[in-house]
Amino acid sequence: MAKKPEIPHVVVSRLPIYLRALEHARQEGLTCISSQELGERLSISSAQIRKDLSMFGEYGKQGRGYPVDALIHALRQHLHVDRVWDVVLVGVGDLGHALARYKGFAERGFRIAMAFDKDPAKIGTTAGDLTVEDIRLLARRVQEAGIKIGMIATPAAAAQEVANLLVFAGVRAILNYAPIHLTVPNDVRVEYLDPVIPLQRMTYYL
Amino acid sequence: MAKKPEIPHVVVSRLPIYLRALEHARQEGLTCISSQELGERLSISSAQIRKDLSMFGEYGKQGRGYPVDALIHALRQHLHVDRVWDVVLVGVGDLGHALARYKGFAERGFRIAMAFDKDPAKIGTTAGDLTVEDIRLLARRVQEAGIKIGMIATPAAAAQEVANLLVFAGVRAILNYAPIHLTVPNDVRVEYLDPVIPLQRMTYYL
DNA sequence: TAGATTGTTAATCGATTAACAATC
DNA sequence: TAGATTGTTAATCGATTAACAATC
Repeated sequence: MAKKPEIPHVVVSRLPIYLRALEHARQEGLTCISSQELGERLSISSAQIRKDLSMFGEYGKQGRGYPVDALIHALRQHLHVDRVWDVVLVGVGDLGHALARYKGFAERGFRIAMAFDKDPAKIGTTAGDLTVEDIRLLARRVQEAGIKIGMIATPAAAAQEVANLLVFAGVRAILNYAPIHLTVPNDVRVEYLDPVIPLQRMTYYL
Repeated sequence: MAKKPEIPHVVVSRLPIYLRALEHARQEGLTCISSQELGERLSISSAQIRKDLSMFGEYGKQGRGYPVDALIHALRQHLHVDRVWDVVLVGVGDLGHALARYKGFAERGFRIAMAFDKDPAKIGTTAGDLTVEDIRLLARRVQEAGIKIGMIATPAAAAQEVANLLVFAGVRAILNYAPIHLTVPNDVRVEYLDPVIPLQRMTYYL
């Protein structure tokens, strides 16, 4: 039952890219798209796209391509974004504020439901349409709300401690903006968004 | 001569991760670190680390590990972050402001040198310690300054047009926060930081 | 029907790992 | 010296690509 454990992560990691491109294609009015057209838009080979998608079912029609609406629907289901996930934000500096106000989450399956900071000067202030709460209340509040996703926007020095707290509170997926590798239990996922890493990946070639 | 073209990108992409971890290790006072210790901190196998590093030279000492300082120095050279790169920022909304004020760039090799927006209400205002400039001046200003790195923090609808402008102005590396795939010439690098993509990669497993 | 495109197989390609002689 | 760890080789593992019968 669980989660088709046979799908390689490298394939899973491409699905959100496909989904995003399909949503753009739909906005343009496309109702059907071939693996070749999709591949050209994403700089991915059409064979790869067909192989990836075929792992989840037979969504395509020979001679026509993939029905955009149905494929969007299916990918959302497989990715579990056919619902809205509540997210807890920790760290409400400049970046935390920007995240709290970012409109792009809601339309794509995520809602920042709570924001915490440890700085007394920030607690009680507003971030987006949230009130910043005391981090000492995090565990109880997150547990009670059953929140499974956390975003860390603190300085690096605080990030591991925050991660431990989130895991203790029941969070199972962490988006980490702090520039540090996190150590978490095996059943917890972490994704990293330190902007300097991709910059340094590119300067190698400059 | 050029840029050892034989190093696979997957190896290059891990170097900034190694560099970051080594800088943390140095802060802790370590002067030497084994591939095993480094691997444990990063959840990477020690064999992989040794293989990756050996592509650039013989930095390790048998029986002791890698001298932290020397390896940091070498990695910075290989990644070309043994200097400070000027960066141009386009789009000064909430995210653009947060980026303009982020302290983490300067210490790791990057300086946002200019910020542009197309909104007349924003032009002339302040972002970090920069004055926001009219995007119509971008090409000339960036060309004259010889800036090679751009950051796009505009809405998705504007991002491709901005990318074209940056490429025209001589930019060869783009960090794209907008939720859209960019099409650029072969000799231009793009890295993506749409936060929804990693979130959706994780919800698959929830 | 004719043309186009899928899903899938087999072949290729590339990355990771295990193991160990060399050596600090 | 003895113990530890590197750099490297060969083996394993996994991902991508090419090609095509099936079929819309």
